[in-house]
Amino acid sequence: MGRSPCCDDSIELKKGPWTPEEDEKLVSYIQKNGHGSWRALPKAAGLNRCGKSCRLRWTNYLRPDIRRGRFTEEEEDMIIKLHSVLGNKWSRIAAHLPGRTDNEIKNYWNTHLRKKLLQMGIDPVTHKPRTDLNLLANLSQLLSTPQNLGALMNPWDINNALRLQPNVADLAKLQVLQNIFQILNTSNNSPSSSSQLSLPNMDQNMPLNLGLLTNANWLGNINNGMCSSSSQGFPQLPNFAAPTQEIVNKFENSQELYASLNDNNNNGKKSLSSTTTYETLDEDKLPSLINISPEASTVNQIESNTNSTNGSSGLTPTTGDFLEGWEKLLDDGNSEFWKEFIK
DNA sequence: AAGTGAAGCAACCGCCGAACC
DNA sequence: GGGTTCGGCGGTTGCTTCACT
Repeated sequence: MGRSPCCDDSIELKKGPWTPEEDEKLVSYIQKNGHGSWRALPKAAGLNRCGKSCRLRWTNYLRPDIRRGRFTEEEEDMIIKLHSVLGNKWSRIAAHLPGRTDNEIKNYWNTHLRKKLLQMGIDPVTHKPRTDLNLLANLSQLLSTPQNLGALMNPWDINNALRLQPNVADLAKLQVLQNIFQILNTSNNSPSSSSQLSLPNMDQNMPLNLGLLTNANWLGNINNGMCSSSSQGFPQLPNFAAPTQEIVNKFENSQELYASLNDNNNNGKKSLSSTTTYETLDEDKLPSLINISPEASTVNQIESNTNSTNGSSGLTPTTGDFLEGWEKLLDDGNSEFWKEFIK
């Protein structure tokens, strides 16, 4: 002996969109009597609907505490963070967002946030940088313009930094590329090979664009022509001019700046990496990508750092000679190299 | 202006654990 | 203890609107 069925199949119940009249009946009934048993509600309220349908309509659209309208950036951040921890547990995520329903959050995730993360090069399921072929294809587009590469390579130029902000995910793409180089290097040759294409090892806690700068060997290798040929068949990279004193100074300043950024992060600044899920990223050697969130703190911190010092500390960003080598690289038509590499 | 495909979203479907008899 | 239903959840569908050609 169990309970009687929720909805009597012998009676044809209405489906589809709710009319204003139906909404009014449902609201007025619940306001007077409470919803009680959802199974019994439709009949009592004079609705030719399944109890399940009534419950859904009430909880998702008619409840007085429902909050409609666009999601704020704070809400977006919260959803992304919670999703990284909870996965598709929409009801649990909704519990942290007063007035928002699981259905609304689920829809918003599927139509907006998922795409947003994908565009950022982040897998919306794992919340880690993507490594699929589509991503690599996009990378060729990223690297096809000198401006993009210049922005990636010169974090000191505040104009570049601001322009870069919407493309933070591109950093993820470049790091994927860097990881590929690492894999190729470690699987193909010994460390002593002088013909090896040497790319910098990334400090795990260091934002990628800083990481690129902190490996003086890489600059040295480029300067020494080590990247111009390879016994493993790596494509040619052009030679660069020797690093100037200005570049060396910028490199040294970068370490100071990085230290200050670390201090800020350690003081509980807002960051996606604060979730427990991201704590495991240490093992993946890709933590810094998540650190640089779209709303992001890193660029803002660079900006505030710059403003506060007003250039007196030597951190004032400039569009200096540092870019010239890279821009020359691409201006000379060498962007084709990157396209070929991706192929 | 009409046709077409993409995007957005409300609602339904089916499953599962808890509750009930 | 076992069969059945309820309530809730996540996945999916299909209608509507929007954007583009």
